Amino acid sequence: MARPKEFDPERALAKAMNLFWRRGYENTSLETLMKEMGIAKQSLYDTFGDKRALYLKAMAHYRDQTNSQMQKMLNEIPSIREGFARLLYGLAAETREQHERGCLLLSANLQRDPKDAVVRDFLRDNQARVEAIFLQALARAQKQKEVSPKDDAAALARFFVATIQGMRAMARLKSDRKALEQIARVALAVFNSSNTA
Amino acid sequence: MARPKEFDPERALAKAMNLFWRRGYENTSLETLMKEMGIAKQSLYDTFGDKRALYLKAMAHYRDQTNSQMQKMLNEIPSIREGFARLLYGLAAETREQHERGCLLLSANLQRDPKDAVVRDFLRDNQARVEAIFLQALARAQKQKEVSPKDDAAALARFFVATIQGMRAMARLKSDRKALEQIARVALAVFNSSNTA
DNA sequence: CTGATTCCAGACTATACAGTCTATAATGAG
DNA sequence: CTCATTATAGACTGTATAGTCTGGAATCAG
Repeated sequence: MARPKEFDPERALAKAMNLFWRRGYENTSLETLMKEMGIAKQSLYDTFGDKRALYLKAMAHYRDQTNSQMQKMLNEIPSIREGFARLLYGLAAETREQHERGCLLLSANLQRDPKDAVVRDFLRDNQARVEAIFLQALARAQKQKEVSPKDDAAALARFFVATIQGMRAMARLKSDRKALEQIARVALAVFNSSNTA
Repeated sequence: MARPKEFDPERALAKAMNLFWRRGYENTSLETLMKEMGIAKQSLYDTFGDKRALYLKAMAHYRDQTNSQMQKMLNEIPSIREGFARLLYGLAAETREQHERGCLLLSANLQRDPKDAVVRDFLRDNQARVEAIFLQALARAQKQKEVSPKDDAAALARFFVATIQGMRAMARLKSDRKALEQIARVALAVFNSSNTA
């Protein structure tokens, strides 16, 4: 047929994702993308479409990566409380650079034009996915008596989604590990007592 | 001497603040600002400096407004638990438009260039102020036996800062009042039990 | 009236950037 | 070899927008 692609689209997409992650959509120019991805403008447009399409692909890549990782960890770990502790304390222990880039999808939510229905719907769908992962884990926690059957597992799942986003926002501003661990400790106390009051 | 100012700088600043609040910094053009503030470009530059200076003034205005309001409420309300309940359930009950614009300073944190030290320092300072307001309230809660003296009031203060930001991020995406109230309920459970485990 | 100041309208400049187009070289199947 | 395809480099276009500058009108003290 013809000349085959010479670069790896997966690797190039990962590079683009990392740029958007660190600098956001607006602040990442095509020039920077080309340089970091190691391909020319033409190849970029032929392979990924325009800048926005590349951004959406990067978001999907990020989502799949992080969610499957969380899913796996929560499936394998015996104690669900331990699983959430790992998530929260792990976040607190990240480096300054990691805190600074934060979460690509949280940034996307706060950087997006409110009228942008495509990004909004993508993010809503992702939030539902994360809640489902947490809900599944917390249901198991109830079976294992780590969480009271009186507690609302869906409410707890949402609570952790909110807590993680709040911690991410704080960490982006200042990497105060002790402060973040304090928050984690308070949040994890939901495993200690019934919260139906 | 001369012709006096014909517009009210305070009102104009409030208009600008509302624009930045709804649309963010990048997405608010000078043209929009001029139209909404009801003044011409020259007056805008003479009175507020450039766009960035206006943005910083708008952030300060927002901070003073919201913090003094929270401070006042927490000072006047007898039960601190009731005070935080009002903050959290009040947030949950906001309109879609209010949820969509969210919190100006949370948006500023996630929209900012990580290298922008001026905005970063402003936001760090504000977070410290909010934590101080919450800490003061929670210390009173301990005196009033609403919170166990064993609990770390500073940790709880930070926890609420994170929780509110997490709820704000979620509300921006989707105005699901019941979901937000579930989160509020879980978070307020810190008033029920000791969290030193 | 005069002069200093504030206002508005709009022209103008400079810049950054996304996206398209052109020319040209490399690759590999048939 | 030929030809379709993929690649690169870079010119070019169009657009949006921040910020400056000019001209002229309104206000008010003295």
